[in-house]
Amino acid sequence: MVAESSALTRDAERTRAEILAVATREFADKGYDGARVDEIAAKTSTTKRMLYYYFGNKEKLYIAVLEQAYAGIRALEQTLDVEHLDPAEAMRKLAELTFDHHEAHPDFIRLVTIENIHRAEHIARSAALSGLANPALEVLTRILARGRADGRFRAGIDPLDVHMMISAFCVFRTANRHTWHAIFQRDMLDPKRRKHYRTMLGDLVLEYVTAR
Amino acid sequence: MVAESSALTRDAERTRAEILAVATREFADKGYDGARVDEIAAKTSTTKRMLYYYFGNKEKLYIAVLEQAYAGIRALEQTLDVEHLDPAEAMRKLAELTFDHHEAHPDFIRLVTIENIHRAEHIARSAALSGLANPALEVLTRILARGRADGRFRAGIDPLDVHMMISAFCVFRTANRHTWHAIFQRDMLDPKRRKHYRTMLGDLVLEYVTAR
Amino acid sequence: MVAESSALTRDAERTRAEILAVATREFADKGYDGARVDEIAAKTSTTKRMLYYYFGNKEKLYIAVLEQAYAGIRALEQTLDVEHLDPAEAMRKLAELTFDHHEAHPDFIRLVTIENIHRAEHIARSAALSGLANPALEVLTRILARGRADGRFRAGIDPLDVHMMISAFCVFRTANRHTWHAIFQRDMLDPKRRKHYRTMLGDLVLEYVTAR
Amino acid sequence: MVAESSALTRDAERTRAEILAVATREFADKGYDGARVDEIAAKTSTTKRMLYYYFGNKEKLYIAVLEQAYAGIRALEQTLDVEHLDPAEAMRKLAELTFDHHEAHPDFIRLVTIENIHRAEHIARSAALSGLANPALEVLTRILARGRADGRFRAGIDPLDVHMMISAFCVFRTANRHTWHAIFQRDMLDPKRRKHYRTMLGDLVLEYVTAR
DNA sequence: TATGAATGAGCTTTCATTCAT
DNA sequence: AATGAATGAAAGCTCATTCAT
Repeated sequence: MVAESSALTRDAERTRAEILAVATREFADKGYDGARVDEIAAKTSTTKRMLYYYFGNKEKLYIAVLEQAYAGIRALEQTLDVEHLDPAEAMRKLAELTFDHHEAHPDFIRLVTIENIHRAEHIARSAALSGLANPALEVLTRILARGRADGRFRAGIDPLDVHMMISAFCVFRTANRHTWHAIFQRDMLDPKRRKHYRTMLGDLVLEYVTAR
Repeated sequence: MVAESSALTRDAERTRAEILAVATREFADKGYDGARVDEIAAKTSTTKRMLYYYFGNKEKLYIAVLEQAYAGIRALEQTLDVEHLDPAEAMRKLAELTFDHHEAHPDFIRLVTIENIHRAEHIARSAALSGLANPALEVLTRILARGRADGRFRAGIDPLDVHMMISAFCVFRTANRHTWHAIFQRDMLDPKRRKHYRTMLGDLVLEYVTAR
Repeated sequence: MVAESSALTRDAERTRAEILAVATREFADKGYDGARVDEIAAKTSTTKRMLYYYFGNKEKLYIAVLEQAYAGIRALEQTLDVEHLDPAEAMRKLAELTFDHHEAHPDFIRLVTIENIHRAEHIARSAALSGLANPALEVLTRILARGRADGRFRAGIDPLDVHMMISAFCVFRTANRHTWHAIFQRDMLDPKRRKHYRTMLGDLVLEYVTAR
Repeated sequence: MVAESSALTRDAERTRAEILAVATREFADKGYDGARVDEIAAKTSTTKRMLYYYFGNKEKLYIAVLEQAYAGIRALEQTLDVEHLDPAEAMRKLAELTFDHHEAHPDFIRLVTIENIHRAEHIARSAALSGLANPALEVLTRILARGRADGRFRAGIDPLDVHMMISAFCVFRTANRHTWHAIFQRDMLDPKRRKHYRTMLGDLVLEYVTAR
């Protein structure tokens, strides 16, 4: 009984998870308005009805997608381990790992971009999303403190400014890839340029925080 | 007859321009899929039928919006005048003016963001948009050359990398404003922080191009 | 041009009127929730889309039906002509004509019944319906005044009470016909009983208003 | 075992009764088509599945509601005790008690009204409902006989006509309350008018049955 | 050049019901 | 006796577009 019951439960969770995975792809691919409930359902092994059964409506499904996407990124950021490095090395490493994360999760960047087009109204509606802790920022804050303590970094640096600078660089490369390519005929995600951009970001960050 | 005809023509142009202006606002506001042909028409002094008469369909209207938006920004960039300054001053000035342009045209940034969500497929379909000259980049290229010539700037700097860095910073501040605020409770467009960010951008750029 | 334009106009009105007629039948037949937009459309010579084009949504269509139904009844009541009769004859005549009106318009009674099940919320939402003049009540008021003036009728009779009594009798006969028949095996609308009920109503009314 | 079984049975009956009570409220409130199986279940302490387990489907549940509602009213009518009064007093008393019953059970009147909108098709489908004895009518029949015997009442009065007249008056006051209020701004159920209407009904009935 | 009326296709959502245990 | 998960069918509604003049 228990086994069967948990089998049922597991199936329900599996169904839910499958819908969420497909929806993530669709919303990231087409945007909130462009995504079709019918198409999400069709790419699922269940029916459209199940989607409403589990998530209520299109918007709630989208919010669930956002929540899971942010949770995934936060979990990834939890694994950042640069405390054993000296501040400068740690700072470069953090920038590079952030760079890697962004490159590895273009769908997440698309979802964030889409959510910005909607003025973050769905995040505002989600208890799970507003005011979420940010591991990367916390790590960064500690590195800056260490660098300031040993005199290598400047005083008065706002961790959030550094985080913004890193994010801007990483996000732009992915988020604006297509217009950039259309206009400058350069693919910012070309693997051949990857190392160059990664180093460039580290350089920028270190130049910004280093004391002169 | 001629007078009346040209009057008609002028009216026609006025109607066209009005539709384009309204459509720009709507597409920037709601995205391509979120914008409604009915609503664009309703906010116009003409009818929906005219919209089809002048632009053919929703997509062509959207492309016309994009074309006009890019043309406007290019025209603005044409007015950049920093050739009389020394390279470092010119570089900072260029960064700051670009910063100002972005801040002054949030709708343009939204349109570009939206177009990226659509993988720039509409730009690709527009002869007027693919391979457009980029005044800002040309100015930047000349400044780098002057700076390199007098030994103040490093060798081997790719103008497009500098342009990307500036764009990333400026675009991110506007494009990701809403999620940033939802998560960090900080408004990147807060007028009180404007000067700080503007200076920060100039610093970053100069540090990057300056020879050590 | 004018002729053609008015032909168009007339067609539009004809379409609107047809939808309204079919909708009246369906709503009266099945109730608000039981009626189906698809079915109303199917019984029309146009499509479902037109129904939304002209009326906006199901509820607005239903309100339009109610408005037209009440307007029709009011128009009918306008034709009441009993002023030339002496008060007692006029009173009986009014009761009988009201009786006839109700019998002739069972759909109207059904619509009113349905609207009462919905607590008259749609009437409340209609500017055209709240606070509508009531010809029958006005006629009744004048008859009572005449009868009181010549001493035949009692003093202190509230016209609205008499109207209520008449309405209750006439409405009940139609509105509760089916449960009455199921329980008492008597059809209150049986033509053979028609004259009996009609006279009974006149008697009741006259007994109520006559001075003793 | 037996104890548990009967406990279970008692629980089962309690569950059944609870569902029925909730369903009565929902059907009376929203009508047959407007009521939602999901909502009835949600307002219950059990699940939707139980509702199907006990009643089969929505229609059978609705019929069970009707049956219980009529049974309750019949039981109430069984308590009518006017045989000890003289015919005229008994007649007025019967009218007044009927008036009170209707006022005390608006949900029953709503259910009857709803059932009439459905042309009593569900009553027809219920063995328990078609051809049910009617205590009030039986009492009324006996009063009329007594009144006729002592010469106070007219000959040839059909008991069912008197019952209809009483019912019409009482039902209308509740059933048509909302449209009446919307159109005449008068609440027929206003407690301040209660006594007036109650007396008016008694007067009407007595005037109708009394010999001249 | 201009336009009010019309529309097919497809959208999101809801409903009563049943399956599998 | 009891139940959580699942569902087919159909509901109300919206969309970009075109017809007819």
